[in-house]
Amino acid sequence: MAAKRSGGQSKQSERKVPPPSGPEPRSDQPLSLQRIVATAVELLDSEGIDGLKMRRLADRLGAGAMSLYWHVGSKEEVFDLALDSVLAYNGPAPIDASEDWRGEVVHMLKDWRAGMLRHPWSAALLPRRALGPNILFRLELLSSTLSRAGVADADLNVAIWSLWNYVIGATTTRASFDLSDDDRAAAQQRLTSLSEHYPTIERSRLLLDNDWDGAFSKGLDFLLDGLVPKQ
Amino acid sequence: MAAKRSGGQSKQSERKVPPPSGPEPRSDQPLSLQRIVATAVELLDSEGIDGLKMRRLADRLGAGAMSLYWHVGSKEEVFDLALDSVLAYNGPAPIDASEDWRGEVVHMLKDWRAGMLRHPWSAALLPRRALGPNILFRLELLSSTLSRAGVADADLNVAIWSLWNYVIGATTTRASFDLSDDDRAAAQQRLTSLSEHYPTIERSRLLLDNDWDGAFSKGLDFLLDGLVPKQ
DNA sequence: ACCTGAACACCGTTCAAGT
DNA sequence: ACCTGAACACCGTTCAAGT
Repeated sequence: MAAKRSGGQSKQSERKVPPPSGPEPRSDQPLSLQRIVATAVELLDSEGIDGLKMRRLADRLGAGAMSLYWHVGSKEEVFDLALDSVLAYNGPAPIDASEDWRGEVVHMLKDWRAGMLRHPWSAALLPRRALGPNILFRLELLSSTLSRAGVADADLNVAIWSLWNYVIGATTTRASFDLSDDDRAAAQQRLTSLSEHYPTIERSRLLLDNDWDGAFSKGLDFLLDGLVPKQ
Repeated sequence: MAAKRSGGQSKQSERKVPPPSGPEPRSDQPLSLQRIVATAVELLDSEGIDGLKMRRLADRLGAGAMSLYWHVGSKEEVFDLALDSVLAYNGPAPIDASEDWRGEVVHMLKDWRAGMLRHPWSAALLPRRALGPNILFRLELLSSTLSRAGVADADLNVAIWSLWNYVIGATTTRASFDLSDDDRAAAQQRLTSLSEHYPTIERSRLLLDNDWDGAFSKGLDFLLDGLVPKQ
């Protein structure tokens, strides 16, 4: 009878975003795309990608189960909209005059990764869907900054894809390791017990080092070293 | 009775497995984990990740719908086993004496990527699951090769993760672009129509260049340049 | 030991119908 | 224009039961 797993929300919902400035979310508020998407993000944050069910989403909105289908074509569309809404870039656009292109690139990529880690379901979704305007804006910003840094047009494509790949790979991996503490502990234990077969992995402490942020930064530095050699 | 969408198999099933000939499942061969996993891979290859249903899998095996549950605990376990079975490394182990560490690394990573692209559902699955023995073996091989190349133990962790991230990101992205020609064409059209807002992306031909293999190689070269600077 | 059908508790979505 | 409940066609899994 009581809510099944309503306790799970405590982690991330510290945010006090009551949509832009509107009144409090009440159950008799009319439905709208905005409210649907915002609530979908909340639900995804607290219940994970498999936790988004149309019926549950409608429930949270205080609406009848099928009301959503007037505003939205399908569940897939909800995913697309939720994903895009989470990728908005609010940081400062790089200044054309700035000489610190590298600092700007690092900042943009860290911000991108941090945003996705705040919504751990988003990273795995991103490479599977058409690119929305928010992520395209981020790619455009990245491209123009790299271009100013001296990357030739002919290399720009490869440079962008390399950074994209690195960020997507790092973030999906990190997010999934984050999901289940139990699974992770079990995996580590299992690995340690097998580690005689994997001596080099053991030596490098591959799965034992928890400094994900540091590893991301260092790897990114190496990649940028390769993409735009220091001279 | 008749197969629903058996036409979808034409792409990848060049393999000469005799079973898939008649609409009605063949023999009264006994069920086994091996057969279940092999058939699951077939099904995933032809129908995609959402196409794997326990009932359909049992059907293809000529078994009653619920028989699988004696061999397997859950659908999740089928995913884990199918994924691991696809990641086996058959290539030559690197020779300790070889000086061409870089060629070996490139070969191992290309082989890894190619294997996953042969089973387009696998890349997205990999970062979400515990690491199985086959992928651990690949990581161990990679680690020891990099170690011989002169990467310090303190940097090995970052180096492996960077390469992991790059391969995972590149492969999930490429595999998803491969899935639906229609979606892709639509996305490109949409992008072109919006391209006035994204001049640098347009200039770099970011989404128009189809040379995925070349882009993967070049980006990997840049990354390796950064990880192990030429001297 | 191995396999099975019936049954349960779901889900996304269609549809005719309400206001 | 906006919302709704009933209903359909699924799906993973449990279970008591068969051989």
